Amino acid sequence: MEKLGVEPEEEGGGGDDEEDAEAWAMELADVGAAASSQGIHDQVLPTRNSSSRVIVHVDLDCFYAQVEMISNPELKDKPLGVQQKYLVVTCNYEARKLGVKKLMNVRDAKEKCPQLVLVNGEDLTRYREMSYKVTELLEEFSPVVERLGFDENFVDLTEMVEKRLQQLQSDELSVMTVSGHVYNNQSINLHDILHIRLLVGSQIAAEMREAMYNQLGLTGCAGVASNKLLAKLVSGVFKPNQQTVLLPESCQHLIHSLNHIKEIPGIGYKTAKCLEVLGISSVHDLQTFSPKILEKELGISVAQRIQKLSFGEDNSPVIPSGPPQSFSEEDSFKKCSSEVEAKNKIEELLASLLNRVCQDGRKPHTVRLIIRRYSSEKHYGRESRQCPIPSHVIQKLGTGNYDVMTPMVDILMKLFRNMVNVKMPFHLTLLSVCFCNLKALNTAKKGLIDYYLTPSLSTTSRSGKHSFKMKDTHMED
DNA sequence: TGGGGTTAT
DNA sequence: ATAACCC
Repeated sequence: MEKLGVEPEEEGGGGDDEEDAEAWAMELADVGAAASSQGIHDQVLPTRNSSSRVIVHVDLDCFYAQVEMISNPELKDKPLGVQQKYLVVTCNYEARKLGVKKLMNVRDAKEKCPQLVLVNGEDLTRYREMSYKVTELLEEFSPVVERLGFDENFVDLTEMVEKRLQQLQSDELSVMTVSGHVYNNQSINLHDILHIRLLVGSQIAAEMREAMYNQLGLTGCAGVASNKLLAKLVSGVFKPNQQTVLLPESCQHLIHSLNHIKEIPGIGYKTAKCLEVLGISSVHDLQTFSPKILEKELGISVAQRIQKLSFGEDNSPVIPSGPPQSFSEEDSFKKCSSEVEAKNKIEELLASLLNRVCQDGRKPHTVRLIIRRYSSEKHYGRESRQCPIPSHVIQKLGTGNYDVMTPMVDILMKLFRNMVNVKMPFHLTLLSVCFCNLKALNTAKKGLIDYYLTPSLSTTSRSGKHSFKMKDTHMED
């Protein structure tokens, strides 16, 4: 058997990938017809072009509320809100029908919907656990899964789709059907290899949602498209518990369906404000704005990235998240103004964190304390101090026996006094403790040597011999 | 605006 | 250490 297609091309050759992909689609336009007589195995697949990826975005429906309804089925047919402090952070669809919105004030929500049942969702433990079960389930389909928050995942299905196409019998092609909605009601062309790939992606997405429901009892949406941006945008088109696939011809329709550039993931509050000053508010405004001026205002990196986003272009890969890079616990409050108060809150946060870190098995090598000071009208103001965790404390972390609380609290209070002058009046509204710089450890010798010792060729050593010197480490007192 | 997360500078 | 982004 002989392959009909080309080998994967070197990337970054200067040409536009999207155009290459379309050219390929044209060349292969009749491959489906050819397949009917010979089988499509070797003909369809060599289209391994970087722009013909198949990406799915999976987005759970009102995740916290779903977890609460699973915990307590009595809540299932009632309007339910999940509360953190004075906010309803999310709610089920019963509540939404009655006018409750995400991030609504509790008072406004109760006013709109007096029958609203509220549960406290400040402890994220069960949400976090269920979130990782979802990611692990998706990783069973394909290992390339990127988490986005607790309730969204991207999966790169490109290879899986390719394998399925290789398994396809020639007579199966003509009866293949898409699963779920097709964006913009576009009709599928079974002679177009890009359509075929996305169609197979939609079938895998349906299997993922089925597995989530059968194994975990969770419902959610999925969007299938050729990149992360588009997959994410299209996943929200049909909203609870449905899925949508975007075909390339409807890409411009999708991005122009956005009413404002702030709806493009990647354009956040700050960038949107900056663009507003430049008179840019619609997707079309951004598409047609001078790239040079944009680069001057936002820097070349942001400018080029968001302008590509405005055309629906996004070459960012799906990056496997793996285990978390950090663990943190925070608490917000109206007022904390004494050192004793702060110490008590920090001890609470730390106790929970130590349990989590113990469960994880890896060891954090850095600890950070974050505060928010009361200040009228400063939208974002957090300060932090961090330091290495002394090695003798790290060693004790896994073992529940020895008291690790005492030395950790001592360290955190030093960080606290480094940030807050406790001899002066202060007013904090948030405390957070974060463990990061996690290491697998038990790689004992080599890992430690690699970290603390660094080869030096510059000294008196003779050819081929290394000498070592200590890396600078800044152990605070 | 909560209680989390990530990466880039 | 901060600032931006995401949920």
